[in-house]
Amino acid sequence: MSTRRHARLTRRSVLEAALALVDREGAGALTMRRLGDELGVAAMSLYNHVAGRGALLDGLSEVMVGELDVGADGQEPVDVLRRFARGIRSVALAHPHAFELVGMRPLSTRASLEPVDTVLGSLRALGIEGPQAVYAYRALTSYARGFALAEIAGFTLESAAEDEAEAVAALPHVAALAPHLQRRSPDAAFEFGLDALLAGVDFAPRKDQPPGGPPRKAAETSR
Amino acid sequence: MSTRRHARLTRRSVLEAALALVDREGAGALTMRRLGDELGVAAMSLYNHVAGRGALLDGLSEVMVGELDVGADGQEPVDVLRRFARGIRSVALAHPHAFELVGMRPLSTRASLEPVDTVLGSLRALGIEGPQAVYAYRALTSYARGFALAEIAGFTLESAAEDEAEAVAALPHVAALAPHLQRRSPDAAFEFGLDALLAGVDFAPRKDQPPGGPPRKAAETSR
DNA sequence: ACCTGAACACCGTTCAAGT
DNA sequence: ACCTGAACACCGTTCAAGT
Repeated sequence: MSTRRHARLTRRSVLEAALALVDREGAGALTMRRLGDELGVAAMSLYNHVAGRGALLDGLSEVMVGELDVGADGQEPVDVLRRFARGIRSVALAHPHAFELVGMRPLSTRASLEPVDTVLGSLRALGIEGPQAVYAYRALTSYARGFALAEIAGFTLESAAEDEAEAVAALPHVAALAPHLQRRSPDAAFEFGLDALLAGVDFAPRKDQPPGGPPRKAAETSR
Repeated sequence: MSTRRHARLTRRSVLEAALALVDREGAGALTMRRLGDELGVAAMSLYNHVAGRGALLDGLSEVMVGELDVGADGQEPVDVLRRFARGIRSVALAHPHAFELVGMRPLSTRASLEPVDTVLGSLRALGIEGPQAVYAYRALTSYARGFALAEIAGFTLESAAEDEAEAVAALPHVAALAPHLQRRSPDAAFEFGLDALLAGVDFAPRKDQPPGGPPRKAAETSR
């Protein structure tokens, strides 16, 4: 239905068509042949604009990171961190099938590293420096991307299936909390973890101790 | 080389062969045909023991969760939470290619829900009840699985590529922290985030306030 | 009950050929 | 410079046939 005739291809147009296709029909629909069809072109033509399927996925990742809007201007550093984490989840939920495909790829291009720089800057503004700034950044992205991927895949016990009933009944704590496991409140869940992580990072050892009390064992690398 | 003749197939033996194959040759090697070869059998025979490729992946997930050892006996509740999170990462690093494939699948079988029950029990023992116990559980798994997947895929800027040099130089905070971004210290990074998350959850509103000080805004679901 | 060969409708990628 | 058809070496799954 959407095959256009004689389209002038571009790396950009290929990536946009790929994202639209995945959004519309899921990750499984993204094949070189199918994407060619979508653009009114033979699969092999795509190789003039992307090196192969892997590079196509890299490009998809770039496009999605490009939709991230962190915007550090004039905000409290901790709010930048919040916006970053929420932004990752927003992009993921806007393109769930695409995020499934590329959400965990490491970033490497200049444009993709821009938000990373913003976040690292906010952490330094909070007095978190050196390895701990990097650890805090990794913790924040790990949480945000992990949560978004779990949300897309479906949280454990979120949808109460018939065949899970006996298993649930046999497990006391799962059974006791079943209503809460099945209640769909992903926003509240995400904010809970985000608040916890930010509060915890706040207790990490740094130059000026937090006002709340004595430093806790938040960031000792024990084990 | 490893094709055995006339193997007696079992759901179990199929899953074990699948895990071994993925461990040895990567996620891409897991095809029904290739797995059949591995077991000295035609691909179609596998369908007598698993419903299809999807069910095969479900089974792989079960096997991996089965390797989790949380062991709640006689430990401090918070140490159970730590063991759970570290256990997820350990399993992921023991089977990186398989974890890539199934690490984000929701759990549903009785056996897979056992560690979930243990973790929820530990949270309740800490006085964290109701929706917050569920949120804390989700935060912990989101972080642990997200971190492990990012570690497997490769952290951003972890391996300093030539073509990233200009991008790094142009971004002040990335440039300043480049040595720490490139230093490979995943254990310390994981423990940092885990400690932060646990410290933050510790400040979530609950019956008995933590000894350290006044309750912080750790778990208000603002936004 | 379990295994099989042949078949169907697909894949990504290479390459020589066209314009 | 960009697009193409044919070809290669694959996929998952169905189905009728074997034992």
